[in-house]
Amino acid sequence: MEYTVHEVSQQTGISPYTLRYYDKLGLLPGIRRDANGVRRFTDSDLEWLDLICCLKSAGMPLRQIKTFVCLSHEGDRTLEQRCDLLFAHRDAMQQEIQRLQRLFGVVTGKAQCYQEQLERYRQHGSLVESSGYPASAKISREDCDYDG
Amino acid sequence: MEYTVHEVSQQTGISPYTLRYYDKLGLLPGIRRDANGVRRFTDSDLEWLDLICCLKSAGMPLRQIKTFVCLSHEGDRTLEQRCDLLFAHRDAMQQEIQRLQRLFGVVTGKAQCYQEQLERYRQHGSLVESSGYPASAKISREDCDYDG
DNA sequence: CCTTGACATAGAGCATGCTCTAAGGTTTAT
DNA sequence: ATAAACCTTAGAGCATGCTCTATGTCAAGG
Repeated sequence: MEYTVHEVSQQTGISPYTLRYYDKLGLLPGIRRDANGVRRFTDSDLEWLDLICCLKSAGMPLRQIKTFVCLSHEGDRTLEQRCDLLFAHRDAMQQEIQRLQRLFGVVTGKAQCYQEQLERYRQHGSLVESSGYPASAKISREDCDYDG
Repeated sequence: MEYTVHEVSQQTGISPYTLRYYDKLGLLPGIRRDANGVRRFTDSDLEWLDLICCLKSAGMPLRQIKTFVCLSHEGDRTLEQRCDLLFAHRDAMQQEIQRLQRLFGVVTGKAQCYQEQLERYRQHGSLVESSGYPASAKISREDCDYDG
């Protein structure tokens, strides 16, 4: 089976604009064109697209995805590089997940502080302390290396 | 104590450009200016900045941070809205963390497939199967709702 | 007095990832 | 044959979040 950009768009939910954009960037490896220059996606192309979406959704920049795709086109001798690339991104993801988990704790803490203030406010009609400002939702400095 | 943009920059690692940009966007609540119009950050301003960085690092867009800051400026009666905003973002973070964890599994699976191929390649000098392409690193469709 | 240096602003530029418009070609139906 | 309905491309535009440049003001030091 072969598909046009619009058919692929309907199957994948990716806009035709985006599909052409990916093709222009070189993310889509050698899509066949018919006599009129119209793209004809194969099932294999769809599998590539699937990998691309997976990596993109996993936070890999398009440029790096392109690197991966280009390496793949060079054949088996680039297997190691591609493998390294995937594992490196996997590690980056782990770091990012841990960073977000840390921040999740921080934000939760701040939210709870605000909630406690809100409850005091509701009970007393106004806050005993003078503000709902950051200081009162403060957390220790050590928890604040937000981008670590 | 009061600080200039450059002093704040050195303390926080945020560039003076960015600090002025945040101020221009209205993220920094009423920084004092001296007679010459020079910004004088107070410790309280630094606490606000800290909260802003926390939220930004937690993935909140600047626009939403601005909303939060503006609400704070309206006083105690916006406590509930601010509380809701924080908890909503907390929930969004949880979704995002779960999404990344799912994808972490997917990427790990793909990486391992490539590694196995690489090992076969090293043992045999070439691959028995014809490609290192996505199909061979394929995973079931159900795992592929990348942005869910 | 005048240069140096730190501050200010407005606005341009850049990177990423789309999203759309304009202009044009081909096929199909009336 | 002419309009509709597709496709194509190049390139402009948009959103986010900076980053920098150009231009100017002001205060202190030689």
